[in-house]
Parts: sequence; structure tokens; C-alpha cells
Amino acid sequence: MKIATWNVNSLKVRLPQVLDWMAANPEVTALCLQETKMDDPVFPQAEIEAAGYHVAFAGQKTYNGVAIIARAPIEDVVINVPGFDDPQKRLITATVNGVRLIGAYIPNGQDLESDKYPYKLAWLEALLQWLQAQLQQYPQLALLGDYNIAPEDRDVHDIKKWAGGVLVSPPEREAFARMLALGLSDAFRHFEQPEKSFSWWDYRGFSFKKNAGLRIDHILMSPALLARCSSCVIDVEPRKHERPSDHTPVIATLD
DNA sequence: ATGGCTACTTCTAGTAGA
Repeated sequence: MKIATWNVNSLKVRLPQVLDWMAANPEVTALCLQETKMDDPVFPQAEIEAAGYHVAFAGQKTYNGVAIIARAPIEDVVINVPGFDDPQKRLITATVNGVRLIGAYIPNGQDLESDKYPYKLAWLEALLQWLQAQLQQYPQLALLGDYNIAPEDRDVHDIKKWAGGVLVSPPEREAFARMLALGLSDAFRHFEQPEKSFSWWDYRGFSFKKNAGLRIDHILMSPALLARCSSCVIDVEPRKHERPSDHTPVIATLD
């Protein structure tokens, strides 16, 4: 079984690509999506189910929105962090094949002076509390999604250009480190990887062609799940297609 | 170099993404 995450930057635009990708990746049991940008009443549930999948989702108009598409039933779904009052839909938690999946679209933060930056840090605090509680209940757990954090300098194509800004600021990286301190591991870094591996490239300035990207989409795993994990890769293929998302899928193989 | 590119909504120009 494989689990995956993909920020699709509008499911309305990318649904055909998502269905094609699932068909091309038959071992993927569950795919977490971010930035669906669709309110629940217009979510393409019927199309996804007609293609043979289970789906759970929590969306809003224009911004954010998360979903899980799976080849197995999706159980015990929780939307957002209970008790954390958040009008934005950025978190979906569910169990698929006995694995607890937390699909996250962590806030971008915009810049260090923006109101969105303290929102990002508060959001990360709430996520950390939720992670801690879920880990106690579900030993086999993965946190998958768009973290909007490049954990290390090697995850940034040009650290001089990004240094001191959002996505790499010390408080954000400390929040990431605190996830690791809970016992989680960055599945991608658990294996040998090519240098300059990224999961996002700006649409502008031929960034993908120049591989001027960031690694901000991650799969963190609990010890019990990491023990079952044999690989973790970034799939750059969809970024080459017509009208791509600016993010690419990240896939982990289990068992 | 504050541009560049894409998606969205509806003051089709302005916001947001990262």
C-alpha cells in the first residue's frame, strides 16, 4: 500500500489530473489533497465515487479545502482540530486500512509582518496538540500535506533569496522540529535522495525548468509506521503536464 | 529587479499563493 499527498491548487481545474494520477498509481491506497478551493455542496463527490473511490472532504469557497481519496473505506473522519476555532478548512483526519492519516494544509503565513504569520504559528500550536493526542490513540500515524515549511536549507533552491522570510523562519522550523520531537520522522529524509529535491516550483520565471523550488510538502510518520515504510519519493511527473499544480505529489510505500 | 504566473471572485482589478 502507498499513501500520498498533493496540493492540487484547485480541484475544479485539477480533477481530471487527479483521477488520471490515481489510475496511473494503482498502489496508492489513500491520497490527501490540499487547496481544493471548493465548498462542500459543489465538491465532485459523485465523479470521484463513480471512478471507484471513497472520498472525505472539508472545503470552503476560493481558499483552502482538504480531502482524502481512497481505495478503501475512510473511517472516523475528523475535520479541523476539535476545540480550535478555525473558520478555515485546513485539516482532515481519518483512518484508512488501519493507518491514521492527518491531511494538512498548513497556513502560508504570507510574510513575517502579516497577521497571517501569527495565525500560522497558532495553527501549528493547535496541530501539535492534536498530533500528540492522536499519536497516543493511533500508533500507526502519518501527517501528510503542504506544510509551507522548508525544514532545512537544503530544502531551498536558493537559501540566500529566502533567508529570513516565511517558510524558513526559525519559529516555523522550530514547530517542525517539535513534530519530530513527538517521535515523528520525515519519511523522505529517512531514505537516500537526490540533491535539490523539491515539491513546489513557482509558476513564474521558468522555475520548474530551472529546478528553482522548495521542499515544503512532507510525510511525517510515527515510529510504528516508519518501520513499515520502504520508500518515499516526490513524483515530479504531474508538474510537466499542461496546466499543472505548482506542487507535486509525495508518495510513501508501506509494507 | 516587488516583476514574473495561476486561480479565484465578481469593483475582470484585486487578493492570495509561496
